[in-house]
Amino acid sequence: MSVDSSSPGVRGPRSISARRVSGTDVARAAGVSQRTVSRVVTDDPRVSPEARRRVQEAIDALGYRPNSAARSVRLGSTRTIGLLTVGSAAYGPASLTIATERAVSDAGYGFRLVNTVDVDTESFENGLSSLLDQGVDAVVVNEPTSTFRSRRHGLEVPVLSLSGVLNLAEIELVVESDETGGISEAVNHLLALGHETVHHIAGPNEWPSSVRRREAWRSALEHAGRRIPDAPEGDWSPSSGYEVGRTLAARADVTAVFAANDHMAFGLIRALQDAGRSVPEDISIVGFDDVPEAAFMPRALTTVRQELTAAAVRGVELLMEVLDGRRDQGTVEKVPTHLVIRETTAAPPAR
Amino acid sequence: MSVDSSSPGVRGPRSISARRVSGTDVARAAGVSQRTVSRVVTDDPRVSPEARRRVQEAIDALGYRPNSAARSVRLGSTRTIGLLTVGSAAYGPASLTIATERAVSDAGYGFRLVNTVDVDTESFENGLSSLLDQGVDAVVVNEPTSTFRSRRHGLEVPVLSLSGVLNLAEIELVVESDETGGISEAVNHLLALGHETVHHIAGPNEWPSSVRRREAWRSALEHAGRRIPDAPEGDWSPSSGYEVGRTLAARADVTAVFAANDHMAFGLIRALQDAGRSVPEDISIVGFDDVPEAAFMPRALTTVRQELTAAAVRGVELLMEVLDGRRDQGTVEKVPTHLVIRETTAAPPAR
DNA sequence: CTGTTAGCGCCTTCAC
DNA sequence: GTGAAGGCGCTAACAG
Repeated sequence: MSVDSSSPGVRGPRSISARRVSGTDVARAAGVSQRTVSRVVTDDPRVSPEARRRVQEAIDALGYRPNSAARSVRLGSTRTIGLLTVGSAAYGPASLTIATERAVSDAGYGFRLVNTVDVDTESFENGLSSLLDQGVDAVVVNEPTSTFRSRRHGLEVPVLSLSGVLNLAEIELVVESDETGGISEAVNHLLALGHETVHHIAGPNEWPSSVRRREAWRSALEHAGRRIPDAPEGDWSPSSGYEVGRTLAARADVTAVFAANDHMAFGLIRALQDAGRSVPEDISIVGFDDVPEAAFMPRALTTVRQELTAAAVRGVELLMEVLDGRRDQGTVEKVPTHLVIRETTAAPPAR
Repeated sequence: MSVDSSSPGVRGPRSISARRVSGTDVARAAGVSQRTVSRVVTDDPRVSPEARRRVQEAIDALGYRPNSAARSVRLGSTRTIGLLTVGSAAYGPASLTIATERAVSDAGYGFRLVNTVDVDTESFENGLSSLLDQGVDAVVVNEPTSTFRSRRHGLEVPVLSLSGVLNLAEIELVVESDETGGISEAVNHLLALGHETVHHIAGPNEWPSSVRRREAWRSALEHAGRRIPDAPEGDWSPSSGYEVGRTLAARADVTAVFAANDHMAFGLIRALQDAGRSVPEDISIVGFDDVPEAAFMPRALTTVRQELTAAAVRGVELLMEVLDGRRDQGTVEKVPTHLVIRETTAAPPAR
């Protein structure tokens, strides 16, 4: 019942019916034992040059690839790391995913990805469960929820959070952007320009980074003894920035706004323009992220830059130390952020 | 030498020293054979309710997770699909990655990701090799190279390309954006407004989508019998759009430009502004992608919209049919693109 | 330096 | 409806 693999057409799932070539096949072809094939593949030095050569030839001839699942069973480790992140094509999450994958691959591990649909506890737990079912050696987590409740059975693998403390019991490593630094720079920059206070468009409440950014903004204002306005909530999209912006544009007392990300800032700026208010002459705007296009807007966006790639690289580095037993868990590190001043901030209009 | 797992602190890699709970452990706890545990886990109906209950209790109590690597060895399939894509946080690749992951997860498969560093044959082959070493059941490929040379040993798994034909011998499935449709709409729209011809900023030559977009632009102009200008090359970034734009801005004969993606269009628009030329009064601009912020620019960007999510979903659907043996390989499908007219296109200035 | 034996955890025969 | 035996492909221990 097996498909003739030398047939010219491609009928049906050849890869399922045709058994993969195994180490035993290679051994037979090379005239050695299967164990010797294994030694060659794992670069064990205790193999004669002659045997190594014959085995290598057989490997090439047969197109042999070691079965990583079988190796995983034997070794009790899949040498794979899973990332649980939020399913968003926005610049932040996308950069973090890419940087994490590269760091993981560079460390010689495989990389599994699960995107959550929503940012809530259920999505998070489902995604985590899926990753653990797939047998990852460690989990990296980004932005999945701020309302995590502790698990019954504890996690069997180390966890790295790239987005704040998760309260995942003791097994945890945290590397995150220190959003406070850049945001207080931003608020102080605006106050120094003469603004009485700074308004804020927050991200969704469920996102840890929204909460942190709002808190950083609030505390900078408080520290300066300024009035703390209500912070309307967007959903990170330019469209939500536009909607919120229409309301803000109608209020004469608004002279400076800090948006929780650049894309909402873009929507906001457009809403202000449509309402006949100029940026930065009437209203100053600061974003967050420093997306690549921020510097090339008709008014180049003043924004808080974060180094997500650095955070991911450092996080994976720490994770490797934990996996190698060279480090205890429980470390928390912060990667600084800083303000990049461009063209959307200026002194408020004279009253 | 095993770590006491009830100790309060976390010293060293607990997950490595503490053996995971196996089906045999569950069987012992439930007073049944390991085979019965396996039946419960795989939802085999031939288990008595009483046994099922006892096994389920033991599973919950012990926190048992079936070892997926062991299952893969036995079944000869990892039920995992790998995506090989270009390591870019740009909107296009990021959307495609997320959509592919979701479709793959929804189909009950695990998802592995490898980002290539460069868009060239070597990166591509390394990434592909890494994915195959990890034992994926199928490979999805996006944008890795246009200079693919055929493999010696053939691929042992089905391949889905989301970015044009790969010439991977016979084992191939293609679902791609039909960029021609939207781009000829764009060119014709500009010509109908009265522009004599349309200039083009291309993406890097190595990218299949650059080549296709340039060809679509060229052929639309040719079809209309218009002059075909040289097409300078950017790297997809706003910054490269700006650089190319500085040159274009200096040329009085340029009245309409089609940029191969929205981000280069943004850089281009800024360069034109810096040179004192207005969009769309002096020069009309069309982008490609319809990124979320395009509609919210101070001049909302006219652009060609592509449905990447739809392409990924459809591609994975076809791939599942191939994996299930319900479809032969060799299918090519196209997902249409269309022009979205906004505020950056207008009639050329009177001469 | 090399081969033999054993066993990782799972699922598929095949008995009962 | 259930269990015992066997083997997927691999690597660790142990001979030789």
